[in-house]
Amino acid sequence: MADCTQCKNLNCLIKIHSLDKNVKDFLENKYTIKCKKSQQFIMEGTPVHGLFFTYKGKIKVVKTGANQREQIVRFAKDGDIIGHRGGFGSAKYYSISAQALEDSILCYFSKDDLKQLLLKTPKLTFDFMLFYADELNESETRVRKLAQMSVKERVIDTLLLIDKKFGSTDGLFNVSLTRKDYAEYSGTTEEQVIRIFSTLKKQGLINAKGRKIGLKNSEALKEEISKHTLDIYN
Amino acid sequence: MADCTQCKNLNCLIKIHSLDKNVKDFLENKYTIKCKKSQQFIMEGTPVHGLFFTYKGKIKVVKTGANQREQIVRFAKDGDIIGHRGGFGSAKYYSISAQALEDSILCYFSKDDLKQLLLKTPKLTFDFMLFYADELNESETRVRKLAQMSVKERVIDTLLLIDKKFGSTDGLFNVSLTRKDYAEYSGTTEEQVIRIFSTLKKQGLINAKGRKIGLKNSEALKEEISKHTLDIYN
DNA sequence: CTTAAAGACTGCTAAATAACAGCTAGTATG
DNA sequence: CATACTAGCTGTTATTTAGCAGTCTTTAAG
Repeated sequence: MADCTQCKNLNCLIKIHSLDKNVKDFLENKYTIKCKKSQQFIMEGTPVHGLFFTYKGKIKVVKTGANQREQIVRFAKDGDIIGHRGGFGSAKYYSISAQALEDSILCYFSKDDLKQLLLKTPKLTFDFMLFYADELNESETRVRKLAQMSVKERVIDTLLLIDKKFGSTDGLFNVSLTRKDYAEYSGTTEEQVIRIFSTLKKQGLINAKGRKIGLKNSEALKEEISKHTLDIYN
Repeated sequence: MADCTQCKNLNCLIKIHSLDKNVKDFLENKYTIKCKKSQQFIMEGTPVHGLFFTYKGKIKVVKTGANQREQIVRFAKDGDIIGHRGGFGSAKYYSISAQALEDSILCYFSKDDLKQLLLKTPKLTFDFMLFYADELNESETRVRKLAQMSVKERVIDTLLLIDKKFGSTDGLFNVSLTRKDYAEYSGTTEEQVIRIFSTLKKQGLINAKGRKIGLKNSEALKEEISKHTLDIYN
């Protein structure tokens, strides 16, 4: 059982407010879910029941069209919220799927409980609002990048994101993704990702042996996409 | 002076809550701004001061990279919010620009006033949160579409969006956009838009004489992009 | 250990898209 | 009225990207 009082996720909105009386009561009814690697715990199109927080683990959030081609819309790690407005609003069905990239532990809250809590805890609701506003901003930046960057630039941008989001150890990302995952985030095909990785490898800009991937010269990589990035945001 | 008691925008979050005591007091300090066609009233990268509501008019919201190529991220009409979390959060600079597509009237609220209001009006904050969560969901759908649809499909999708958002009169959109605008929303070039319009015109699917553009056979257009759309969302 | 399966990789070809250049029509301006 | 400007349009070419087929490699399972 993941206990909020022991939790180290200082970015978790629930954790931040866990001293609040309302939140304390609410946490009595908390569920914890263990999730194996590759397990899908939210399925797009199924009825909404609640919302998840990542206690520990790494998750990919995916949108699928009728064409069955998957698009990774974002990644989540410790403390991150998953399930959009699934938690409270009027949406009847989940608009995304979520799948664990490694064994993970999730905190689950039912939509009714959470809605009650939010309506009587303004500061928490305010922070939720800011969270969604930030996510919206990031998503809109992503819209611009997908529309304007070349495939190579998008792949480089993805590599930099992965490093920033999950970090690296000994020059290798702390997360294991397939070439297809990189493609599904970058909005291209597996083959293109493979080709671009191999070029970047030859240029000495990245490490890439199987799933063991990492940055070797992040400055040079940033330089390659600099015409699409403004300092203001960084 | 745009008066909330007279306002007809039933989707406006402020209007909805305008009977609340806190909101009433807050509205004492409201500003109204008139904005000419083509005028830019938010500039990306400038310091945040507050947030706008569209009282009446049509707006395009744009993101520009260092490359100076513009990407229209969304359109706004009567009742819509513009300025992201500019209203309250920690963001120092606007992350988008906003420009009037026609003469418009805007309601302006300073970030400090609005933050105070939200913190003491939980129901309003809750609705703001839902608004951002919905926008996030739409933006993520857009990410998927930009990544997976062909140029032609994206242009058709844009045409359907414009019809849905601004409506049509006598088979012509109630908004005047250039081919470049369509391109900057669809994530392609002006030339491609022109070519695709002319094909669709020949097929009898749209009307297009200069800026006078409209749908002629929306069912057939929807059919063309159906493999990317799920009924669940509509 | 053996085998199957998934992932990684490469070269080739076809298709989609962007970029360029020039042309036309309408319209605003002095 | 002449001029210049903007938007719309088209054909051609160059570039980018995707798709396919086949091989090699690693990993996982029996």
